Amino acid sequence: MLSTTDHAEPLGRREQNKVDTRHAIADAAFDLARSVGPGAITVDQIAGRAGVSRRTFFNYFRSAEDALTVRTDTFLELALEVFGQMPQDEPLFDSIVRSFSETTRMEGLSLHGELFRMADTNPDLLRAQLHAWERAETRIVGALRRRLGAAASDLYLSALVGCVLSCTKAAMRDWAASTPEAGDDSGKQLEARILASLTMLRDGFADPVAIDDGPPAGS
Amino acid sequence: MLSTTDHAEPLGRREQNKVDTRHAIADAAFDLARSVGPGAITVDQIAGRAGVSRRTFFNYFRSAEDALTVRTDTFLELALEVFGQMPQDEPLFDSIVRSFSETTRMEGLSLHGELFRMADTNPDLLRAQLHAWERAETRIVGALRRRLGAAASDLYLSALVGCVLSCTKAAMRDWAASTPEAGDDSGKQLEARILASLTMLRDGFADPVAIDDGPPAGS
DNA sequence: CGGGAAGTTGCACACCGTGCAACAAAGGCG
DNA sequence: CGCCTTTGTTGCACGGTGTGCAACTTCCCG
Repeated sequence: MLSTTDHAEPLGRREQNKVDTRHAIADAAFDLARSVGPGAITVDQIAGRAGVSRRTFFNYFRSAEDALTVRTDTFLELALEVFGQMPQDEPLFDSIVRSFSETTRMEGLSLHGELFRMADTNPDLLRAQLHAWERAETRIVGALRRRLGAAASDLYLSALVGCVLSCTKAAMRDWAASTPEAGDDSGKQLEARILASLTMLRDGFADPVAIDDGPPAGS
Repeated sequence: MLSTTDHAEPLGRREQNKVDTRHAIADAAFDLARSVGPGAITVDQIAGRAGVSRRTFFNYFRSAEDALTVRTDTFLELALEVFGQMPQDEPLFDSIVRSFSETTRMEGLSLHGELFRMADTNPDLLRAQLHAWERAETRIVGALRRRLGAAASDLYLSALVGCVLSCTKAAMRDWAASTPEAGDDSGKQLEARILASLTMLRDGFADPVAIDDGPPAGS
């Protein structure tokens, strides 16, 4: 199981406090959004539950919705990190598919689905999520540029990355919509969808690819 | 030249006033954003310049940034409309490419580039723009569903549309970045970029496609 | 004309986002 | 350890945002 907290760097008191506070705020925001709905939360509530002042909240996040995108950010950050560890001589698409597949094994995946569903009913949260994907796009373009060198044009790179992320997003959307209840193997189901959408992308969308959800339930 | 105002439907006084007011607000917002920067505008300023009350502004738009996405909305709406007029038996990708190509001939295209550049320096505006593309995505998925019937899965459709829009977005970004000054043929340059990115998409990003900017200057 | 439907406006109110200055905690150093 | 610097937290104030509501105006239609 991939963990988001296994960077074994010795943090000073200062750094650690900041990480903890950030975590506390993000958790408080998510809990509140779950209980009263993402549209009804206020910064005061989040700050109160996280045990910090309203002012401190704004030292960490620009808005209540931003505190809810932490999970999305770490997911995408993790995917980028995993991508960086792929062998350079592997075909590009294989690296990409494997990066996201690995990443779907991260902890707390079902909460991501919940977040996706929340965004369906709240414009501001949706915007924050879209922005998170956009930020990731920029970072990934940079990483790809380092891998591919100057051979690839800006247009090629940003179109490619945009498409890859669009496919992943579509996979997550479809997964979130079709698995409202988190099952044991929801990770597998997401993985299958990501594989399917990225395969369609590689084939230029000539044909739809069926989703292989693994062995039927009960076998 | 495509126009956004040639729907020859006889509007009543009520409808016409609303259209005019909406237009006035959008123009006021854009003018202000140009002069003082998109981050420095207030709703009061926009409302004042448009000749309506602050309260009325919020009857039309949810935020100052939303008033700036009208151009993006009409661009995408127009593309969808054009797409609807393509022959049903034409290959899908050809229809898509032609739809956007036609749409680049719309009026006031250079202002779109300006808007893209504004979004680079203003997170809220960027979010509003991303949201506009997202809304269009939903509408286009619906239109495609009607064209393709039940044969296509949800995942196929949303991945495809997401990719097409990502490519278009990448083309506009590249175009906006590379043509800070609006030239006579900036429409041609955008068209070439859209064609290139969508061609790469059709070929599964196997190879970068060069941008054909037309005959070199001076010929 | 007259009355109902639709739209605009001012007002009040809660909430947002930020500069600022006072305060507290952490880290470095002799 | 004591002192000082650096970094982070907090309260406060202030202007801006977004919305429910009720009064008012404009439009439409019989």
